[in-house]
Amino acid sequence: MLRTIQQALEALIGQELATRGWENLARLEVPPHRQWGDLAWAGALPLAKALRQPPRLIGEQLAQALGARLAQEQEGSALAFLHPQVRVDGPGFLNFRLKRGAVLAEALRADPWQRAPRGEKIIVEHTNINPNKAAHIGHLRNAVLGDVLVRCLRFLGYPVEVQNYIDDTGVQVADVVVGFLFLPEEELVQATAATWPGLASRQQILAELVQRWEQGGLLVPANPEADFDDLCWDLYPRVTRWYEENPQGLARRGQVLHALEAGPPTGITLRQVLAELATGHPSDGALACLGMVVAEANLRCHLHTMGELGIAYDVLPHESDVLRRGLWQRAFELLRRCGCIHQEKEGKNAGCWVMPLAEAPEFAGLAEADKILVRSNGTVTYTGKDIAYQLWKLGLLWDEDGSRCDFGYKPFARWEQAGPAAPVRYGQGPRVVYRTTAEPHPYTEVSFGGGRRVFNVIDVRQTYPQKVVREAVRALGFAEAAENSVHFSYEMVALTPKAVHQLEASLGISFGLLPEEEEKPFVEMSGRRGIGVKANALLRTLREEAEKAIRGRLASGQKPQALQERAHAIAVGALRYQMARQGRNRVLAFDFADALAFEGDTGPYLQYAAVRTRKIFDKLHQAGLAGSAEADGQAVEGMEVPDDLWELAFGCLRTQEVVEKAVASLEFSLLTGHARELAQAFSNLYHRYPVLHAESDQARCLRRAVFRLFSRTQELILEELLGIPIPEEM
RNA sequence: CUGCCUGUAGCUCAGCUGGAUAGAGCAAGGGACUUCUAAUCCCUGGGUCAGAGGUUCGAAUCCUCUCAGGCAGGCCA
Repeated sequence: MLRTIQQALEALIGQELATRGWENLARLEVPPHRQWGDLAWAGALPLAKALRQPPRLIGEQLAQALGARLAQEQEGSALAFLHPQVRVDGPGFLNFRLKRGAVLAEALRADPWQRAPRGEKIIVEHTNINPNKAAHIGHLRNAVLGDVLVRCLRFLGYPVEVQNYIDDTGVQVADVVVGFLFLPEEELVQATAATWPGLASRQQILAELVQRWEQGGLLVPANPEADFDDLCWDLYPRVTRWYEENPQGLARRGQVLHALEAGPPTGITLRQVLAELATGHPSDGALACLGMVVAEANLRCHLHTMGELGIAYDVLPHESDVLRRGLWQRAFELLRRCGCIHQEKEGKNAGCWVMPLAEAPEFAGLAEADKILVRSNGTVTYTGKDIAYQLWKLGLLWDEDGSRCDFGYKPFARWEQAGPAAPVRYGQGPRVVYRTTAEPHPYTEVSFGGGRRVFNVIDVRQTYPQKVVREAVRALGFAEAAENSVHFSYEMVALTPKAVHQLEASLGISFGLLPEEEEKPFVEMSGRRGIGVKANALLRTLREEAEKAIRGRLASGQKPQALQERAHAIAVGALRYQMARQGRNRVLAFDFADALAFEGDTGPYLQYAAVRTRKIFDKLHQAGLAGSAEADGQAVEGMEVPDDLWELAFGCLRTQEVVEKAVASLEFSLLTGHARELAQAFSNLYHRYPVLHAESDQARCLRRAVFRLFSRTQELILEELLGIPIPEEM
């Protein structure tokens, strides 16, 4: 509603400017201090020079005219919410005031947000974790930013499709396969000891793997303590170290990689594979099958981890299917026919298919102006496959016969979510996450891809390949689609050296930081070195700390109610807020003390304010004083609303504007900052203005009205937009 | 070498398309629980917005240069 009023006033100012023949500078802003007013126009200042008049004089002429127009407004029009008195302040600002009681009444009568559907489908791709080890806090930043974007876009009315791309044929998965099959047995046994203790040989470990897979034990939810990703986390660094000491091992990687690209043969069972693996000379089919198991098991662990944070997906496009469904082949044809790529005949790139970039202005000054899409051995680079995937996302891949070039699909898992910020539970429920398949589309009821706009949530280090993808779309003649391909880039999560040492102490190992790394403010996480804070481990620690805090607040002898749920909500709140509150272009130097803080500028602070608001209404209800939104609105209509209460109410009404700005700039620190300001304003009022024990019915009614609006707003921002659950109690 | 990002209080960070007196939290000191939960609130101190020019009625915000730090420029992703 605030937006409607603002637009109406801008139109009115525009008319007044036009009748005078003055430049149309009708944009309104919000004054920094509420006592000055609610909406402000600064246009008199730039006009002053052109008109050769003092800005205050210009302001006063307009103020008088506008005041007269506003005084004539009929009840019910947007402009009728504005006071006819228009003030000129400072050097020439025009300050407008809202009729506070009337605005508050209107906000309570109806949902103050405009939730009308708008726009065409938007695709958001996020998470994209290599399915070869556990998720770490860097992946959390990606997933939380992507998820908050999705939530904000949906609030604004856009249809959104969430994709989590799975690189199931890459080097990283291959390395874990190598770890299981070719790493010296002693190393493998050591790597698995922490997660699956008591296994003494490769044969036993592989047998355990197969048994767990067949029982669904590698999967969520049969085993809620899904731990296969933890095992891989320990195994993967040992493989990279083994390569360093045994370069001939890299041949194994190549072999597995080749097998992964070819894919597993149909009809092969893991039992048969196990028998073959035992021989020590597995076929490519067996390698591919094991790779598939590794990727899927890790993926299920990742879905579970993100599900704990309330993050879900619509579809899981697999890189293998980009090749096997012919998406890449189609994209390659398009690129070749357009002359966007060519095969090098000589030089260091001889035999490769390359895309020249020297012509594109974005790539000015590059030493290497060509990007290789097909290697000399005929395999496709990640960027090549990403181009095909991007074209599909934009709905630009068509077969010769004019039909869409598309993946096949099948259901991957069912899921449910009890509330907007509740954990996502897999295994049953009404919702389905699909995965792509190599077979043609057997599920005609689902349709994915073909978005009008596409957001790729990927860290800043991948800016260059993202630009290449975008340039390929442009070079194919899809200039508008290229404009609508947005790289949502964010800086990495790193660890302070102190945090690394704390990890070392808790794990009883040494990462061997170099002296120059010790001097740096932060150290990059590295899956290859095993340096990183695992998402699950952090969440567990947060839950434990939250439990301690809850227990510490209880009177002696009192038993905590729903301890697990409350601790989980607080842990998720702390984690999601920390990820969302920081500007995306800033390295997040992870520190345990910061991450575990529950006071001050944290998620739990916001949750606490929300819990207190709910408690007020609980108590009012018990006392028979709860009233209703409608009745409060009516009563408040003609009341004077003091500055402090109005500040909170007005702030609540600005939420939609804040969400739009956050989405436009992809800066969710704007939204977290807004939420914190509201919570601070509320907390202050909470101490000064009792509701249940108010001095008069009138005072109670006014406070109740403002707090009701705050409560609704806070639930929207926390649960629906930021995905932060509000616990029953704290 | 080239390009991008970052530099704001002792520390960690906000500051929206230029707008009125640059804000939080932590840390330090003081105060408020027989009251709708003290994970809270109030008060105090703390700033060369990296530096220098420029544009503008007005600059932390835009432009140029300098300094410092980070990332990228793979037949890895």
